Amino acid sequence: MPLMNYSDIVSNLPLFSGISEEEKKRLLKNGKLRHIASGDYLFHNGDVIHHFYIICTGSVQLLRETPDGKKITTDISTRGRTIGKAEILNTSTHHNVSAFALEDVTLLEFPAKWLKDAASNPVIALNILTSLSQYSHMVEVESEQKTTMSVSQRVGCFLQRICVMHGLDKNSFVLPYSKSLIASRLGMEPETFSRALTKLKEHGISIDDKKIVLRDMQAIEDFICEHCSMLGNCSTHQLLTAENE
Amino acid sequence: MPLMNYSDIVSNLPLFSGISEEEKKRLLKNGKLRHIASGDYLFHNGDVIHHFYIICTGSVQLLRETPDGKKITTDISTRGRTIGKAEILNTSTHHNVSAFALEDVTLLEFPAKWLKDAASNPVIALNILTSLSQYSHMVEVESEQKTTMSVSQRVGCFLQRICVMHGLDKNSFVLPYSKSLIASRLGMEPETFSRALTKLKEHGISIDDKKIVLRDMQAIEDFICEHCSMLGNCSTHQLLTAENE
DNA sequence: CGACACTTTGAAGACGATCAACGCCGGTGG
DNA sequence: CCACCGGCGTTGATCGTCTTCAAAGTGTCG
Repeated sequence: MPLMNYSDIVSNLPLFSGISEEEKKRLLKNGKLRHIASGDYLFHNGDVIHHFYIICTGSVQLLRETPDGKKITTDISTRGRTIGKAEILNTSTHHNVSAFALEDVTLLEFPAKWLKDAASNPVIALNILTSLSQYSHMVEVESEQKTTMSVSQRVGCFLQRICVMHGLDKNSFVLPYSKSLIASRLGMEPETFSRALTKLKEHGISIDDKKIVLRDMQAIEDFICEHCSMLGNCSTHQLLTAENE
Repeated sequence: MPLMNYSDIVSNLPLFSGISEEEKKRLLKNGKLRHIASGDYLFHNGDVIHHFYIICTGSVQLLRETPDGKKITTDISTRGRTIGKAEILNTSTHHNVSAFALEDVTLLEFPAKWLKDAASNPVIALNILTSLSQYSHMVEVESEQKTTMSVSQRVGCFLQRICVMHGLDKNSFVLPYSKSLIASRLGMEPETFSRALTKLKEHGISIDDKKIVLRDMQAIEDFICEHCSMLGNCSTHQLLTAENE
């Protein structure tokens, strides 16, 4: 993944794809650049919603906490992705997740109402609709996988997606997050995740610490898609939709 | 729930809320009224997407099938809801679910591209964004519940939502769908659903065949929200968002 | 009446969570 | 430099929950 400077990032935001440079500039005038240190929260579940964010660098964990203190990772957002879109359009007044900086993060911050204004531009509205419906579909599929697939299958599926979404080399890449975080993101315990990785070694995936090799794609497909309801096969499908982002 | 005739239904569609009668008429000119007999499919997973639909009467089951023939219910859509929105905005060319008529169904059918045109009206775009982000949030919460809550808790939660979303009386209402269907919608086996209902009798819910009484709301809350990560409490939260629809 | 779908109940089995222990590493402080 | 600590990851053993399989009851419809 090539490093990008600020202007590269801004001019490649999916949110602004297809709109003129002037319009982009006009919209960006309302944005402020902000930095969040690794380990800090951008906002907490329950806070009043003031802003809409676009991530320029770093990754942000979206999470909720249960009354007994267990952290549920809803999503991990990275460069180019937005934060708060759904909550604002929802007409929620309060955040329903917390946002936590996994690394040092820089982001563009806009007043919440800016988003609805921006959505009155039909091109931007379509951009938002596209990304929202893609996200929605992803959540739907993952939810379905929780009931149809084994933990190992879901982990295998997720590894493939990480590989494609982050533009990594399937012949050798390093997990971009800690194993505990990935486990949490997939809704399972770290122990379970660890055991799942072990099992995947018998199905075309090599694992050495954080280094992954998707060695035998056919074997992986065969293992993962045993119960998959997406026609063709689920991981390829998800890879494709991921590439459309 | 009062019976409504066709023009009542059309003039109360959430999709068209806030737009003028003339505009509504103009948009509806491209729609055709269609009937689907109970037990027929509107379309199948994998079919090319031709249309966008708005349900006028009846309910439609959205589902996928796994290679071993098991049916996964993605959603159950009823009057006023749309079908195919996300898939079209996704820029998918093929349906990724099947749509099955649970009863005799009447719906408005529009060419798929009509939706993107309609979305160029900022008011309609916002309406779609709102409903899509609400749906997305619901799926997210349910997905989280699959990992944090027991089957009985999820069933209790769902019963409350059925009650509110269908405008039923919590002191006595009848399940609007078969138990097997609800089980499938919740991603569990009919046997498990049946046992969950039995367990709920100890927690403020009375069940007699298909007749439900939400007898002791406080006991229900206490039981369901033990591990809920939505501040306040999850079912109330969901009730409120449901009422905003 | 018989076929069939739906539901319930029981018993067995599989799977993931939980609890506990240990190894490993990076950082801190003596 | 070494000792200590805390976070992370792995492994083993046990437990609880949901699925699966089997059987039987109920209802509807031909």
